[in-house]
Amino acid sequence: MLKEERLEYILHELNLHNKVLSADLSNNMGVSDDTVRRDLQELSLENKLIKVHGGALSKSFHTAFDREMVYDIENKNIIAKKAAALVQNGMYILTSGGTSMLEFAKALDPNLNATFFTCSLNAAIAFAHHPSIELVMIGDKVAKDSMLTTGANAVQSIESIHADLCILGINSLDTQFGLSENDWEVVQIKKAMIKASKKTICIGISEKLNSQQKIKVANLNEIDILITELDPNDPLLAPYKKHNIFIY
Amino acid sequence: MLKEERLEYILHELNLHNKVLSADLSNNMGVSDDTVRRDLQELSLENKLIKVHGGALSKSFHTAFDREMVYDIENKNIIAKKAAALVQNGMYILTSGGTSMLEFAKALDPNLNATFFTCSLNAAIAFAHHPSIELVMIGDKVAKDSMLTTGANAVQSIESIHADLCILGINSLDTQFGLSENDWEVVQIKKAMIKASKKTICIGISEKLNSQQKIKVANLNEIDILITELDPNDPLLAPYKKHNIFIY
DNA sequence: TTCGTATTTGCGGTTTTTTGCTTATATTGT
DNA sequence: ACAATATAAGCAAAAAACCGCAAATACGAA
Repeated sequence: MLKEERLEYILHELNLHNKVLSADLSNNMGVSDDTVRRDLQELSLENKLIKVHGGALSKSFHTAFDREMVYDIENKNIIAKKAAALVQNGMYILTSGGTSMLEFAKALDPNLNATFFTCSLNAAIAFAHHPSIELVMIGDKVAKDSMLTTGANAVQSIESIHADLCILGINSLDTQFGLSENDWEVVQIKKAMIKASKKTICIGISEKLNSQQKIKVANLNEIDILITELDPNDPLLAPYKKHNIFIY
Repeated sequence: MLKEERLEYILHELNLHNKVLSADLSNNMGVSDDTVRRDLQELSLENKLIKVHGGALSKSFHTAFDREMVYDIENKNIIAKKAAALVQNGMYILTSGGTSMLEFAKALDPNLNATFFTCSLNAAIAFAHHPSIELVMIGDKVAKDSMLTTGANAVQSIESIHADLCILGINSLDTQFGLSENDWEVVQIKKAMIKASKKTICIGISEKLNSQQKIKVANLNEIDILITELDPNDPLLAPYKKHNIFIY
């Protein structure tokens, strides 16, 4: 195997799996680990990957998003892990966007086999890094501020799906008003997603609780599960429990 | 064995196996290593293959995994500016993905009013940063390695558009084979885009010229304009000019 | 044909690249 | 802290590339 071939192979593996182990590489390519290490070093100097102890990581995966500061990232991480635990093999899942969703994508079990649908460009890119899930991007006009595809076409596409789960990032949740948003188009999308799914999960940091925005997306009784960074027994969540929402 | 015969043989082997070893060549052709090396050097200068330590790699193989160098960015910038100059207000434009396309998005006139359609998640995000253009994301299953939405739904969506322009990043372009790709799904998308547009523009660095991949996207006569980083009068581009492609 | 010129080819010697090995050092998980 | 594993640096051998030169070959014109 020629050197350039090896370099291509490494990058290819990296694109596919987002990480490579030096040991695997030296086995699969039939060269010593010294050679592999030197290959990785070279690619690392060219900024093509991130070298770590034991192998290398895909660059895009790490620099694309988590470099930009995510507000309250620790809490969003807690939420993401909780939500990821609810996803099971074979599920069809509709998701919205938002930074919580990006963390959620990273928190998914690498061996998960499920099909995700999303309207969010950012979420799509995050999901696309997962090695085994299926990903469907719902198309339509892109709303630039939210980076979401919105419009009649998107709504129609969503209506044609029967999903097991719908995971929504929340902007505002309130015991009276339910789930609300400020953007008409986004509301249409989320409404459609809820309607198309058996269960609806809302995820978001507790800061967004007990606040309202201009347009209603759904009543509380349309929401099945609520995930925040808080302990399920936190008093802040009690009112939602009373509305038959499962707190996780 | 005549020199021309050798060159032919080398390219033939390269098409078959995507790589050749200098040692094999000198054995099989019964000439010295030096001669083989000089042959490879010549073909390399003509952009027909990529010379590496120990032999050579076929161009398509190399571009398949899109390993790009730093200096390519400057060239892509030149290309992007040329392409951006061709876009006019009010146009409807279909675009593929690729790094050239990302530069193109950045190079657009900030005051431009046009409507862009794309299947590429990365391109979509790049276009979304533009202040005034309309952007439509074409939905379907996401092919993870290319970050492109592909499938019947996407093709159908494209077919319902009558665009003014179709701007495609090239992977391989050849005077004989025309435009070619290695991924079946991507080919379907590009074909649909060409069909749906009045004019087709191909953009890409000159490195991708004179190389072939497994599946044909379009004949040369379906391409209207070719943009590379080279001067339009560069001899490398002359063969394409002869096929009635406008070089910009 | 024959000569002169230009190109092509092979060879010897030298330099560079690549690779695996060894040893010393660093990192990781328990 | 310790054992296991990964990394880094130096070294040597092998392979490949490079350079200059001379012989061989091709080609065109007299």
